Amino acid sequence: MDEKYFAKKIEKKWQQIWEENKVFQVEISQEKPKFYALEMLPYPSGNLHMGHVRNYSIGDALAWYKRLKGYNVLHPIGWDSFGQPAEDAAIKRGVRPLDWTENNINQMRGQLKRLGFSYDWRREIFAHRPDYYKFDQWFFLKMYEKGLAYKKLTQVNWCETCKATLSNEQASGGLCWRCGNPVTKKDMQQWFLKITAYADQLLDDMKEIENGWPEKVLKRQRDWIGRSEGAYVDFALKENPAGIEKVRIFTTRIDTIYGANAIVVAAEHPVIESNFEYFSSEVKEVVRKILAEKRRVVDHEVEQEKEGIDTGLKAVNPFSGEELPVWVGNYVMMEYGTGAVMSVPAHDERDFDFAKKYGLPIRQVICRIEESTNFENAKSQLKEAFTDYGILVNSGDWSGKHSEQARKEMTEFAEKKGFGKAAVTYRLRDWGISRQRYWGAPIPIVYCDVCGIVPEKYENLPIKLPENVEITGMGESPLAKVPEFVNCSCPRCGKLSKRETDTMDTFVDSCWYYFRYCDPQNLNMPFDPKIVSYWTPVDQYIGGDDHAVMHLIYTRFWTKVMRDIGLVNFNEPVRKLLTQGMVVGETFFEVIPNPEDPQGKGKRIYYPPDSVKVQRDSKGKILSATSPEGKPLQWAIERMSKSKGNGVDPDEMIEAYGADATRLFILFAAPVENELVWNEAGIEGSVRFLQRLWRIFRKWKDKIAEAKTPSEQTFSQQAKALRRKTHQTIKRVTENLESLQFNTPIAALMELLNAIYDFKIEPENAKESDAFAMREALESLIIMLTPFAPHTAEELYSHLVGNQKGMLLNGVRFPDFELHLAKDEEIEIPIQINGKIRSKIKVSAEIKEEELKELALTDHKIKEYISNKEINRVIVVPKRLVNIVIKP
RNA sequence: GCUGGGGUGGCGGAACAGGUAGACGCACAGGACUUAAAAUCCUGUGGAGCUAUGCUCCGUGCGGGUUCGAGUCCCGCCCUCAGCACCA
Repeated sequence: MDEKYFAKKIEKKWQQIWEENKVFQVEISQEKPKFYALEMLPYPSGNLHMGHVRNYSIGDALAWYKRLKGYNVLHPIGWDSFGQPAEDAAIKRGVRPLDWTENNINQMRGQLKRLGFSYDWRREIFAHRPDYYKFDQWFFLKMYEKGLAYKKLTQVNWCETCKATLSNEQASGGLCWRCGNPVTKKDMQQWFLKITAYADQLLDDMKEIENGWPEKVLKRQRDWIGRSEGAYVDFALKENPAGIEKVRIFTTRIDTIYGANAIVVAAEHPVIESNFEYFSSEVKEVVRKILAEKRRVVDHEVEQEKEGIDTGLKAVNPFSGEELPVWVGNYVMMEYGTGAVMSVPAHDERDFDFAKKYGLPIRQVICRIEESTNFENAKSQLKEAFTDYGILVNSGDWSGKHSEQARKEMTEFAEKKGFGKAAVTYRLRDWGISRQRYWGAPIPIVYCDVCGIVPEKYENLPIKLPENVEITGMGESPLAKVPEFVNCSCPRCGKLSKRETDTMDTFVDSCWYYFRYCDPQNLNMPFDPKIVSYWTPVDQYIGGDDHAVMHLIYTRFWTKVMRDIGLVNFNEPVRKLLTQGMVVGETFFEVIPNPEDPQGKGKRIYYPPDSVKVQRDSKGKILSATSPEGKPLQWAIERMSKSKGNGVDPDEMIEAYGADATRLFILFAAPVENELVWNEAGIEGSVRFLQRLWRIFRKWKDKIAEAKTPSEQTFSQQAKALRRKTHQTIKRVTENLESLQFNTPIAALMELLNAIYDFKIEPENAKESDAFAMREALESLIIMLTPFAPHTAEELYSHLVGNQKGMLLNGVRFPDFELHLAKDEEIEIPIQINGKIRSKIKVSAEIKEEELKELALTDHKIKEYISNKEINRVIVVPKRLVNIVIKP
């Protein structure tokens, strides 16, 4: 055993042993309970960053812990390797997306291996390889068959200069990332998946996972789905040139319908489109302006001024018979509800603003319960919209009813009379999966002049991406420029046809990858349902909370579809979810404003922190920052990323401190759900801890080698105290890990090591019982350290047992604690007078309540306080404290 | 604006179920070892005060409340982070 702790040497050694012994390779086994530990798979951007290290350190700690607890642990990894950055690299540097991606994967796999994560590498999956995306296409066809995949017209970000569609990131700040010109919106036919068909299930099934998922994630998903119950009401349209009979509106507040002063429709509404040519030039002008505004890409930071105009059309309120003007308004969205609303300014903030601006009448029809008996309309000038429920007034026969009851009854009434019905709408939209990009799974659809839209045959999958494609970032989709790809024969009639050139959103790949891990080589199916039924659902999923909504809702949706086609037999794929906080660092940037949207955030140009001159105050707060050229810069604390230049390279950490120390520190530094501001200074403490353990182990190694069982029944006070600390630590670490805390168990291990250092008997003088206590302490500590610093733990353990098989092949189990050994014999009890601590006494842990009270009252310090005072009460909390309440 | 988290030493953070606030680590200071430095080991470290080997007072964002007792529970503020933002 080396005198010193050489991290790199032992890390390399154990990584090799693990690989040779295949200790992390798992198969289905009925002998052990299974545990599926899953971390979100990385995008191969080039290098790991500290956020990855954190994510995978958590997952690896859990996987190790469960293995040591006797579980059959599936712990895989793979690559989310389709996506835009590969194309950006192709444009900027002329590398092929495939080469760029594979190189990055090789680089990052090397980093993962150097960190020593315990993956079953045989199960590694690659989203960009045909054997994987074949089944993206397979799923697409299944969905198409079930009517869950369809095409519709929608808006995309469009750069007129480059003639290209842009992702939201490429259009950030409203400017094109390539040419810097303002981005507009363009209508395009795109493929959608009908996630809205599962809206209710996505909502209802949350009760199956609410115990295992963070409430904040479920809440965000609930908001994202945005279920809202209300009613449709048809307003008959008076004579209009296009001859449209009625306008259907959606409202959650049908009880306020007597307060409607207008119908407001979106500029895209059919009523507007079909009557457009008959409108006055003034109306046309406003409609055009609203439509144009909607095409601009702006930040949503600033609230848009409400605008609109009376179209001159008239509609009739079916409840009151009142004739109302039909307005067009920029605040009504065509995509939600029916694209038309009734404007009730008295009881809706937006309608209130709108009515104020255009001087429309405001009629109150709901009032507070206490006002309802003598409600005087004239006096009640509303200063703001009254949006609460209340009592109906000015509402014909419905006056006097409570909102809640009126909503129900008025909806029923509308239904009976045939001009409305109860309705539920969702904020959730169908999932647009079309991308006008190269680096994604091609959508397996063919356009035939004769047969129309034709799905590919399953036996023709995968539809492979052509490899040599010129990617410029300009013009239409890259695949459209590849004749060998585009030209094909119709799967139905065999005639020359054209292939769909859109590829799929990469969120498709990540919807089902963790099912594929279970059966990664399957050529005919995405996976064998029998195999998957052993491993899934995922027992613990770990990842960043930036995926709280999109990825996690899409994969829940995907699971329900897989259930409906018989691939799985459960509703929810993930039992427990842990969302870790981001690893962040300081960033420095200048801001380029968007001329079209001066109030927006604009575009940020980042400077690497080591190039920036920074002034700080004594506490380290930044006072000012300037670029190398002397330009003043802004600063922030943001997620670490390559593009922002604030990343820390894990390789440098491994080189300087070792993988174990890096992993240990990132778990110790903060609770996993907190944001972690990266600060390198603290990592030294982790190295020191490992070195301290190394040294004391080395000192005791020979002495404890033979002390496997206690030879004596009696232990010295020192040995007893050490054993107590050992068993207390086992208890703490176990409890902490079971509740997914990772910083506190490491602190507990540090305490145990401190206690080992406090053991004042030297090995030469140690009795066998002392050696046993020391062995118990060190052996427990080493095994408990494994989840956090596996290489170091394995190395020390190998010296303890004298073989190089490693813990798992030695059948090592996480230590169990014995409660009677963990119990303190003597405890310190504070004695309070009126809630303030005045003395402390040491007593036996088994002391009787009466005796403790007696000791407290006779304590010499306490006597001074209570002499000549009247004692009102004495509160004795067993094993905690004594509080004596006296008259002051 | 709405919703949800969160404010504890110089810093990251501990604290069972209302019961000794500040575990553990970083940083800092002092000491031992050393020709010296690093490393290591030991000690100290919330603030203020005093008649200083001890004792007193204050202290978990602010103001109130409940309680024998509040970082923890309740009410009202302030700040902060995150998500959503014309969703009818």
